[in-house]
Amino acid sequence: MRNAEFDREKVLRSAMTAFMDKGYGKTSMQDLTKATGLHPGSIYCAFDNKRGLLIAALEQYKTDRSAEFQQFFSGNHAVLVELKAYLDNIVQECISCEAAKACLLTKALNEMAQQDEDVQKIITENLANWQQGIADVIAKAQANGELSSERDSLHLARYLVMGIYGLRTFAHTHPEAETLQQLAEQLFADITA
Amino acid sequence: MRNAEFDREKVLRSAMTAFMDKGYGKTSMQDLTKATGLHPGSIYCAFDNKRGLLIAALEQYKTDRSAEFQQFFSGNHAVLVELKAYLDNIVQECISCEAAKACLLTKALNEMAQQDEDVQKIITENLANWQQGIADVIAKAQANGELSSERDSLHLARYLVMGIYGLRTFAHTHPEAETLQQLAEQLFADITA
DNA sequence: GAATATCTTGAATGTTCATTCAAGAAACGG
DNA sequence: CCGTTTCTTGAATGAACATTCAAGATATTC
Repeated sequence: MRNAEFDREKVLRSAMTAFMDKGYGKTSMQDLTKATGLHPGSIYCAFDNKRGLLIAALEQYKTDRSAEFQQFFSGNHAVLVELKAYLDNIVQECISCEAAKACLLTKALNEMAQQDEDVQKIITENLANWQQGIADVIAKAQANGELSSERDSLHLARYLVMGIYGLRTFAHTHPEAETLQQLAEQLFADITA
Repeated sequence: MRNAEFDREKVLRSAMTAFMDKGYGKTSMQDLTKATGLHPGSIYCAFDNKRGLLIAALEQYKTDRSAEFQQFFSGNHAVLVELKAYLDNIVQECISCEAAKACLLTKALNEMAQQDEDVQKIITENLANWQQGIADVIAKAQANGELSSERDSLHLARYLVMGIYGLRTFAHTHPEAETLQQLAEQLFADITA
């Protein structure tokens, strides 16, 4: 008996970064061996192939993002305050590093559309899960009386998700902090109006 | 002397479609020869290389989209009516065919981010141009008195552009007509509120 | 500490791809 | 209708790529 030497989470996070940098297609196995520190054989042993590594990385991404989401909404603050902080954090992601690196899910979704049904299904499920999380948060704010219940929480969540997608794409062409912050504020205002 | 046999516009539109279908990277020269009907040698003679064909296709795309834009806003209707029709048309694009095929500019932008500076610049300029077109339309509506001048036309245009980006990405996971129409209506309402 | 099981290594493999180029075809000018 | 120029053709080229695998290394077990 003998255990694998590498740290699976670290490897997957490196792979995530590599895929976000160049996209799945343009990330070569050589890039991945460099990023992860693993040799081809090890990658193929642990993840079957490049696609398997992507799928495992997507899973890790989901885990990491879920934990982050919980962090933002587990405080004792008003829900809308937490939501605003969450949105601001997304804006910061778009500003600080490269916008392209912002989200593995949407990046892969754009690339894989109509090409790999299984991967697309995984991504779609993850995004649906995220949207539901936001809908739950909004519903909580409505139950609290922080937010009017006039508009359906699911509709509001969809609109916010759409806005976040748009914000990320917008950041590709206009990475200026001021512009993005303004857009995010308007988005938040329209949701909470 | 002898003239080229192929129709440049037709070739570029075929290339556009091919690039939108699979993305630039995954579109092989073989795909392009099949799509355009041109042999490799002819493509290299006319456009230098695959990248040159993309750039030429982007130029054609800009031309085609500009003409379409003019069409939508050259009627005698109220500007806001025209704008709503324009937005509805974008929603229809997202529904009817595959959402991935919706926009060469954003598709290529997502793929090329941080990889090909020249191409990114071309795309960014085209998108900025489009945004300015929308800002002009909005300013016209404000001058008309159709729309309050309280909010800056550029800000409104940015917000609308962001929403359209988001709508297209959203359509990748939820191509249902009802959902997209609802989102577009809310977006329009928030702009014109 | 020997035997065994498992993991690691990285060169080899075969495929796919963008690109080239020399030969052939077709239009034009005289 | 011949010579020249330009365009077309598609097989050939070499590079890059994902993947494999046999040899080597290392931990665990008895």
